[in-house]
Amino acid sequence: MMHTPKLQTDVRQEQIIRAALNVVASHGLKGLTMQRVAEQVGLAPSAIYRHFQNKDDVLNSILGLIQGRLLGNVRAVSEEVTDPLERLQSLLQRQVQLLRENPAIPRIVFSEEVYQGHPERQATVYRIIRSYLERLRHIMWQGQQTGHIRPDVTPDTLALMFLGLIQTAVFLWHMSGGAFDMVEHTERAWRVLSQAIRAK
Amino acid sequence: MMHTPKLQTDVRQEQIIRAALNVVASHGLKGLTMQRVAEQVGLAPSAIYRHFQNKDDVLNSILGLIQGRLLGNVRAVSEEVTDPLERLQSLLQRQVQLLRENPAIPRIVFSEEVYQGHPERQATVYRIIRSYLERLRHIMWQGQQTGHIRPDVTPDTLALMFLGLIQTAVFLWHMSGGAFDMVEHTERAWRVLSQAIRAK
DNA sequence: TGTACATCAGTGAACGCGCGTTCACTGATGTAC
DNA sequence: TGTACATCAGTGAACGCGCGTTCACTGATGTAC
Repeated sequence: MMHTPKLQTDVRQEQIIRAALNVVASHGLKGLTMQRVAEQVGLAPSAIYRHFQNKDDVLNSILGLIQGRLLGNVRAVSEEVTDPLERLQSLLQRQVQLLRENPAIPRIVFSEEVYQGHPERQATVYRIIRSYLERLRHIMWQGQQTGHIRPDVTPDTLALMFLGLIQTAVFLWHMSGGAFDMVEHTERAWRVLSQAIRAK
Repeated sequence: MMHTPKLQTDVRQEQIIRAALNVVASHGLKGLTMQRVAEQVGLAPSAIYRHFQNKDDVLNSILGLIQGRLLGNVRAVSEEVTDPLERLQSLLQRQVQLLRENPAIPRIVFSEEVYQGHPERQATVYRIIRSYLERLRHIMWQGQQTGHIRPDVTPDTLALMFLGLIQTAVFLWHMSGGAFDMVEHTERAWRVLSQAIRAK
């Protein structure tokens, strides 16, 4: 039988990655199987191997997509506003929205399980995180240069505290099965944090 | 063959849980297999079923142990010091040390994978987290009553921000393969946060 | 424009592996008299 | 204190399941002349 029409590899690759993200969103990383991905795309599992070498290859492509989206938000915010504190607030809102629309992202990035026995993958994710933190640090540093942010705390610490807001919000949101209000929490927490880091 | 001497169930149960924590620490949650646990205890895999119903049963017992340790630290700190901000600082130090000595704990609690298809387990972990946050809120609230902590922020937000410090530290520590300095980061971040929440 | 052929994206069946779990068994430990 | 018996914690072999992956195949699409 040949149910499914043929499509070119680049089209299928994107379909497959998106499908994989959906599967992770609904079944978790443990539930990410070639069977489920194929089902969602409407292919036989073996067809996936026409477009990816193996499951690892799929996962690596997912990581690429995630990196693009995370850093895309940073870029967008930098073009949108110039005031450092406003940038951070806008970024916080965007990231929360991004993670809410793509629950698969935190599950993968924070999973601690993506890379058991895959040091290269751990390195890849770590690199993504570090480059994200680097952008945050840069915003903090700029804010210190322009006198918007207090200069007596290292940009490192500020960047990490910012990340902490997002991480906790996402974690509780997930644990509560969606009941926890990420937006409200991050708004309140940001009020406290921004006040704390604003130059007096 | 009967290599291993017989021991009573209560002894074995504790050995098995500790072994399971070790396995998670070294191989991650995905690498937690009955085979590996049995090996570490020095038993045949089938022997574990003399002391636990199944793997789920083992995991639930682990969660009990974790809960005990997390809340134990809160209790210890409450007996140790009375000043709310000192309590929080001491608790932060203790939790960081606890998680550093038991890397299995964050891997399990923050894994998001322990409970795929196990709603009861998700509920259990969520309950642990909530009771932990409840204690934090209580400390915050007390601090507000006694005038140590600024009263214009809800204890909820403060508790969650505190959790964020720990979470980010543990996450980066794990991602970096132990290179990230949790103690230094939490000290610096605590300086910022405690200053922000201290009553003026 | 038609024909011959290569390439390419699809299929289902089959595989091997790792894992959780069961089961009939054995010999040590505990208990009743 | 000794004996008979029940219980209990251990064993290895075997199972079934789910999963990733391979492979020979097929018919559609693209290309050369």
